[in-house]
Amino acid sequence: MGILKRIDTKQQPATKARPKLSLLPLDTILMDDCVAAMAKLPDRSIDLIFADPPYNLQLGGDLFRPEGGRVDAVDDDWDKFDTFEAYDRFTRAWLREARRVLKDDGTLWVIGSYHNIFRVGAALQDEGFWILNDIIWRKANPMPNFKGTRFTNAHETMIWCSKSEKARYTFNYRAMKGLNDDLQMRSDWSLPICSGGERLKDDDGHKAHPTQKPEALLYRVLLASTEPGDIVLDPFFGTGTTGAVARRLRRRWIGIEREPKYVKVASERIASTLPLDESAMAGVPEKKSAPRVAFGILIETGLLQPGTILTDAKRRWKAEVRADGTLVADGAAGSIHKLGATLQNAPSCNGWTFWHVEQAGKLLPIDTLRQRHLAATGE
Amino acid sequence: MGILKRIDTKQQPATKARPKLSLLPLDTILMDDCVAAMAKLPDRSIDLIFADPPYNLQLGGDLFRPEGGRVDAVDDDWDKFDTFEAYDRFTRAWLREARRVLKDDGTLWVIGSYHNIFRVGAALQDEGFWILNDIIWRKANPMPNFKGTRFTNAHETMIWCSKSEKARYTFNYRAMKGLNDDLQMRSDWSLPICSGGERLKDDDGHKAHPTQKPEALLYRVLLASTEPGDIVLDPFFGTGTTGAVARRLRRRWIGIEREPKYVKVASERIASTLPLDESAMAGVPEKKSAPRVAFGILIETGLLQPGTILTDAKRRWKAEVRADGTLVADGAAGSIHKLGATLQNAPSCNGWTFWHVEQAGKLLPIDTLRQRHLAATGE
DNA sequence: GCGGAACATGAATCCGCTG
DNA sequence: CCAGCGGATTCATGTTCCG
Repeated sequence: MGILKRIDTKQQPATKARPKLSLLPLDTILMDDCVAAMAKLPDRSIDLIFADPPYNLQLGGDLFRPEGGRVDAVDDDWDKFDTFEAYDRFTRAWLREARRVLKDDGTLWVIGSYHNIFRVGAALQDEGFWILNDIIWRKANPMPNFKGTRFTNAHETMIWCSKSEKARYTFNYRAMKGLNDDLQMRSDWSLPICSGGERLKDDDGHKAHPTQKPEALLYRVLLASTEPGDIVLDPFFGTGTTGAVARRLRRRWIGIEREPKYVKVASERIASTLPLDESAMAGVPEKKSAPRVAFGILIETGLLQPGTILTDAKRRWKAEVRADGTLVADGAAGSIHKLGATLQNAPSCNGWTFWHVEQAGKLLPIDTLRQRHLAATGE
Repeated sequence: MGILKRIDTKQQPATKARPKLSLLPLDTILMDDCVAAMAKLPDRSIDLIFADPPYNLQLGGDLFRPEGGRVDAVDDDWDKFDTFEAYDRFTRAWLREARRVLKDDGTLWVIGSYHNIFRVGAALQDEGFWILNDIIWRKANPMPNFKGTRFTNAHETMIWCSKSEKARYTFNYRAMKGLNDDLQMRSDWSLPICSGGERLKDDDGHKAHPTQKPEALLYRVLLASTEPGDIVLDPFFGTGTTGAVARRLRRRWIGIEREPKYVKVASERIASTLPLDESAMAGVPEKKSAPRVAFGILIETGLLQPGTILTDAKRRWKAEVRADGTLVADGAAGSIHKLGATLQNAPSCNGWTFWHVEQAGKLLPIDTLRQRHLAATGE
């Protein structure tokens, strides 16, 4: 069978929690096809698998931004499959090996988009995995839909599953609650995409990998579903985000990656990542900002009816609410902010405080309705 | 085959937008199995389908049992496999009928949770549907996970798809943007669950249906992907949320529901729902429906003189207007769009917003002149 | 050095009609 | 079916550059 190529990175001190197999190529990148590499690992030896497989995006020609720039799309060969059937075969092959090497109480995470995640989800159910949650990564700053043809594709989906319904998997409930201001962690996570200094660049200054995931995502995944010292396998290692976060959180890791250039980037990255101090392992609190409420919600939820007349505080202007959440007055129309600015001939306007609605004989700023919505939904 | 039982509710005034078939049982609930009822509808007759199929996979309801179920006791794995297979058969059966009755440019929405949505998504791709978006309904106030064993299941997933990649589906981009404070509507929608007065109760005061969807959800779905007068089919009608919102937004609807008690609740509910006033229905016009104005008209009508010099906003390029409505600059010539693209070395250019004319010492985009022309001709 | 404008960019199934 | 062409279309961040 030949010897696996290994890239060794600095060994980290293990925090003991579960018995480990000494045969595993720990804290190492295996440069190989993921199915072939997994086939060489022993049965039931891995605590957690995080998989970021190709999405099979099926993109067409070039896409241009309104200002003329060209979108740098994922056009790599590794994302191309001839048919759904071919993609399904690939998926089942790596899922089977993943299932074999996973401990009976271990869990598997897979991330994907609508292009592939439904196929992956159905396949893993067919292979006997038991879905625990589907988690939505809500991107704080996604790429817009430049042509206005669909809803902005602003999220990705992760599936978290165990090997069976009865498995006693790891879920660090308290740690998750602590990360979320002492509220239960929900199935939707709002996190920024990977950019700025975290985004790895190659020698030319271009992004080293087209789909690098943010460390914050892996941080939450590993903190939720592993203990220190657990063994984490990533069969589509890429730039090694999983390995870097595992090392930082004092988990052991194994990465599998076929492309030599990604292996190089990942091993350098992980070597320069330091494990957290034991004292800091308690977790880092995250700041939470108030959710933005669009005016349209008030109409959709019935707090305000289409056709209602709004006025400013001194009743100098009035406007009618339409079904799509815009206002119309004297032929002018627009959002609550834009119309307020237009009527006052001002550069901008806070529509929430400018516009009022008459209720019980009194003029209420529509911001009051927003507060009511927030209160009703407990946010 | 017998005659379909129909429950007629009050007819709503139709706002004409697309040609309709008089044979369809419009604004009616068909009390029948959804596949059997759809089988009686003509091909390509429906503009939009909203489907909220059952997903009680592990409850082993009769619905999903394969014909002539096993006699021998089976172990859990086999039973689960059978259940998934049976669920897939059921899914493909209703998806095929849905596909047949849908117009070629119509679209389908399906809502589900992690129990069933991956199977449904894979099945609809297999049947040839083309996914446009997956939409996350982020529940503002979900039920907590009482045992603390998983993440709070705080969302449901909707898949929006067309019949083919090339279909010219309806997407009211402007209306969606209007609902969202003039920002593109994203694929994650934060809306409260259906509760309080909206939640229908039976005579005992218990909730009439276990999975009643909020009207706000359907409001956004219908506003996004249908026009007034369009025909909306809901093959799993339940308490008729789809019908109630369709009536309110002046869409036509057909509901299919097997359970007599739900049919009763839904028909009463819809009868007491009133359509919105026409004036509130007039939303932001979609730009693409505005009449086209050729640049040459501005010259013919005297709004612009041949020989006038146009520049871009930063005065980097200039061009001269010729009598035939073309521009010329540095030997290059062409339409306002083509010349703009040529000069910038860009793949395309909107000449209306790129070119400016100096009037009263200020640079005005020539689009302003087009607006002036449209206003003068009363369009 | 600082503030603001300008520029760059992210897993994207991204136009529609006419001839 | 394809080519041509009119003209519609972007949000949140982070970095660079200029005054």
